[in-house]
Amino acid sequence: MTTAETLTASLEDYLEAIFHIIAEKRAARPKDIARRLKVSNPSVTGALRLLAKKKLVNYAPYDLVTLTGKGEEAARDVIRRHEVLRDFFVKVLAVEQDVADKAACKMEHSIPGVILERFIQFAEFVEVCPRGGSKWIAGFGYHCDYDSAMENCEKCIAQALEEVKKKKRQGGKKKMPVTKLKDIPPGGKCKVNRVAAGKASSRIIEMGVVPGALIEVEKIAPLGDPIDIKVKGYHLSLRKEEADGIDVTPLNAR
Amino acid sequence: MTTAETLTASLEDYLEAIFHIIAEKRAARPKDIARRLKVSNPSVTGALRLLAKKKLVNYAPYDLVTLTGKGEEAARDVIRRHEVLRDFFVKVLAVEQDVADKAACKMEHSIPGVILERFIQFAEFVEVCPRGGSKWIAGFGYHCDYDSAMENCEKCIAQALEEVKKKKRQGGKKKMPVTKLKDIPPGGKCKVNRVAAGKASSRIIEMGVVPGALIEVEKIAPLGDPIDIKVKGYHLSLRKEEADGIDVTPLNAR
DNA sequence: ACAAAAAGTTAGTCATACCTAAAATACATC
DNA sequence: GATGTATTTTAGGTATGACTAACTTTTTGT
Repeated sequence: MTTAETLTASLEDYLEAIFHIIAEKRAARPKDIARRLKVSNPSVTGALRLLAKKKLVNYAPYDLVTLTGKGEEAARDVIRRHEVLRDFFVKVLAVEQDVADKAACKMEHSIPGVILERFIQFAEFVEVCPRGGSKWIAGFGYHCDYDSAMENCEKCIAQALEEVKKKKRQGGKKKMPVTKLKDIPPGGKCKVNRVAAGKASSRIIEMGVVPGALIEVEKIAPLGDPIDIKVKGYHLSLRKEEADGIDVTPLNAR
Repeated sequence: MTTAETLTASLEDYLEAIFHIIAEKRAARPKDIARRLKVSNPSVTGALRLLAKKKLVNYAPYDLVTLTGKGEEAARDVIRRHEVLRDFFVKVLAVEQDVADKAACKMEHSIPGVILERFIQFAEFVEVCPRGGSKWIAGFGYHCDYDSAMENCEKCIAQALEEVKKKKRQGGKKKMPVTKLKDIPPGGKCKVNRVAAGKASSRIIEMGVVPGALIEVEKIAPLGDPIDIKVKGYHLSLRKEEADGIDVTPLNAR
């Protein structure tokens, strides 16, 4: 929410590349950037100077390149747009991974914030809504024939209804115990019920960890200390204390 | 399917603007283009020269601007991308018209063909599938609370099931008469059953008027001669003979 | 018909974003 | 520690795409 500067598509690409190279290796060499973006070496030098002027990278001639705080923030923002688009293409539009990735790469620079948020919300809605869940999304692609496959449609909806009823019965029995975020296994998803005040840093709230939000647990470190999650497209790393204050409802059983 | 040339985003904007201005008035003056795109007059002159070099516009100094055949094709392509995006944002993502339009304007230059087709297919799927119809899309936006609103979800699906069953009963009774395209009222939608060979020009087939395709009737001229339709984002104008050869199933009652 | 206004073009500038060729620097190895 | 190679930068070039200022052509009003 702090960055507002207007970066060109090209500079965003450089930032993104630098971020990824740094994530893989320790620091980025101009050569690596050039190879990744398929541009010549002098082009990289030029871009680095522009980025340095905007205080987004730490750059001195003949030295390794790192991102400044501002630069990392901007890079994460680009990457978030990229990932949100890619995931939407893959999960909702049933596009193949690599095709989706290339498309996201092209479109990530021009998508307005409002639309991005809607992409996220829509993907979540599809995931959560029993009427439009994963089964439904799977049905997209073989558009059932309007009249001949009417029976399929009926079966499809009837089954969805059955599942909701079953889940309701189970829910009534099990009384849904209070679950902590740390109890969600990696890859699992859950919905936030409550975030204990005080324990959560404002950063977490800002990124969208609020009651009602959907969380995907990405990785839990051995001792449960850094818990990596994804919320609204943002990757977050939570300390144990922070995670302990978050009550959730598991969402796996869909 | 004939155009392949790589046009810059800027030149696409110019083509789009020229097309729209010509549609409103008879021909485009550089001044109109400049006002519409909010650029200076010399910028327009420069762009027109580039477009003329690419044989996309007919341009001579101090003369009015018109599009060549190739230019009109390219312009329609840009506009199709724009409209597909906008409609998806409005109809599927529930974004407001003007916001959607602005977003489409930005993104129309970078969307790959594959993704565009998926946007169209997805919007059609949502429209046709009884499980994910207009009622379902309307539900997007107030993501029902996971556990508390379980009852709503159940009701929603049960209602959808009821509607499918009802439609099935009606369908069985009414025996679905053979409907001609010309009998669909403006604004109505239908699905193509059969396209009489010979009568249909290859242009129509190429644009996607094939059995199974969804058609939206846009306008029917007084004597039923030019029938304007939209298929897969393409605007087509059909002659009476062409339209007569197209059997459809109406899709209004959803 | 002709002067004023409007529209359009030319000329020259600037910034981005690429490129190639050549020079400078860093490193790696003997 | 010298030297060769790989990396990086500088220098200089091209194309797009925008701008302002100044000039030319067309249109319009009297």
